[in-house]
Amino acid sequence: MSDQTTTASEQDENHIIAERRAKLAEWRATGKAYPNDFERENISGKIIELYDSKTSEELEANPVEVKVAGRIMLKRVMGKASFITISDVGGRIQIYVARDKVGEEEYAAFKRWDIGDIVGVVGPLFRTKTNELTVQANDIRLLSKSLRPLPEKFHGLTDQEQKYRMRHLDLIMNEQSRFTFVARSRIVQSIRNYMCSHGFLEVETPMMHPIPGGASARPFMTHHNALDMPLYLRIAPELYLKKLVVGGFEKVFELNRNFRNEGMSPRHNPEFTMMEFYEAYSEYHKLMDFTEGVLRHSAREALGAEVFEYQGRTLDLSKPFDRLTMVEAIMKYRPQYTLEQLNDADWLRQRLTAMKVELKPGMGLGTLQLLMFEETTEADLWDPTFIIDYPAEISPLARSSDANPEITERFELFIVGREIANGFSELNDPEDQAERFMAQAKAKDAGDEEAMYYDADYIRALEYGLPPTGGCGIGIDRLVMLLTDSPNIRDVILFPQMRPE
RNA sequence: GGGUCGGUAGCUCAGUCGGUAGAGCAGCGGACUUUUAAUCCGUUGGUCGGGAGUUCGAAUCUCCCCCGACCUACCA
Repeated sequence: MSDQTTTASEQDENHIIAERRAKLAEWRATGKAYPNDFERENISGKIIELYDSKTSEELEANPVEVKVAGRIMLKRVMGKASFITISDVGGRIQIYVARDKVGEEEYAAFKRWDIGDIVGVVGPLFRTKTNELTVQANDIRLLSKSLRPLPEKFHGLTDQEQKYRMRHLDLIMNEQSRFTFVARSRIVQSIRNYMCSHGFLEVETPMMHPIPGGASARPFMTHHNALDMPLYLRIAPELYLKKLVVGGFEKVFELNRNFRNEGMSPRHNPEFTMMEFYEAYSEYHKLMDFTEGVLRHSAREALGAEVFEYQGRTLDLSKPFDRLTMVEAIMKYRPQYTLEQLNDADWLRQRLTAMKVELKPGMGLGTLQLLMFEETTEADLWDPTFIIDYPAEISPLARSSDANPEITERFELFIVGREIANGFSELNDPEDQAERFMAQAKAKDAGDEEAMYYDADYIRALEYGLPPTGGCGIGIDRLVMLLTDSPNIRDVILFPQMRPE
């Protein structure tokens, strides 16, 4: 009895697929399955662009024959004539298939094709009664069989998980998804162009590091068999890029993946894309100017505008971005706090403890201010805002301020409450850097898993002399989220990390 | 980790007070030569996320577990 149930359910689960496999078997029997000799010459969008202005009479007087191919998205059979809508890279176009034109045999075969199948069509353009530009099929061929049914034609694929797990299906069904990833490509292209046209050299540095460096994060670890040594997927390209500046590549950038073995969230994916750039004889104020330029340029290229909506709220990149210290930002957005309070380490400790923030002994004033900023203000920085002058103790690669060695010449850029970029005047004093690494190594020994390693190789490079340099990283995924109005980082990564099914 | 919501046919979803499973689309059979989510007639298809319990009887109630979305926290 249980055997019967199992068999029945297996059949049920696959009955649509089984039906299509049977059709595929019939197709194979003709000896013409999966041909690749159809020469597609036209794209739907281009056809519409060129001929949608032509009247029915004009198309009759000067016939335009096209060869299009694409996936059947809709099928309406009315006896001896049918309409299908096919989808290709340029959009959709309607095809009229009449038995009189394609022949009895071909038409009978066509009637058995399914939504999702890929076809090639040859024939002239005409206009239907309702004036829709349509291809009249003189010839129609099945090019590829779809064994799995597409989601329901009206509602499409709405399940978020399925959209992420089966991006191919999401792209077939959702115009919005196609748009987002085309926009992503344009944004990346525009940034690359902007950098190159400003004299930056694009480089590729290792993704496998013997010592993970350049950021404070937990790395993914792997192992090289031949060398029998551990390797880490990079958490940032920073140290390698600065070695290139030592080497005389004074303006470099790298646009590629980083990997961080940390929590996932709507704003965090374990692998994510950064554009990091370094410029000799620059410093953090110039970097902020340049970063603003990069963002405005990519917005213009992707959207044609510097002012747009994000999640129903206006975002304006056209005005100069605010530049505030953490204390200034807190006082601007949380006027109940005074300068005296925010400069009083004991008061901050008390406040933060009351807010249930975990404090470690030895935290300096700057770090306490940072925590206060994160706790009270960061999420409200909707308009683009550079927060400047980060505490040295959490910025081990940044140059200290001449006026106050406790702080560094560093900024983070926040937009819609999210960190989008992070940059600073680089620490190019090898002895200072060695001391900072020592402090990090000590923190790591004390159990801070995100503290940096002591990187002797990097110190040696600095000892050859790094010119005064500014460097910055821009989170490309988060930028794409802004420019495509996407609420979740997974919406802008083609194949986001998912728990296995 | 915490909270909220959810998991029912291939897809999108209903399912009342606990009474033994429904629609649309897709599929299959039929009608139809200008449709637009085509239409019309007929029809196949279910481990109701999993397990245990309560009950004469559970998609429905209880408990445990799994999976997901969103929020929140953590991860600068």
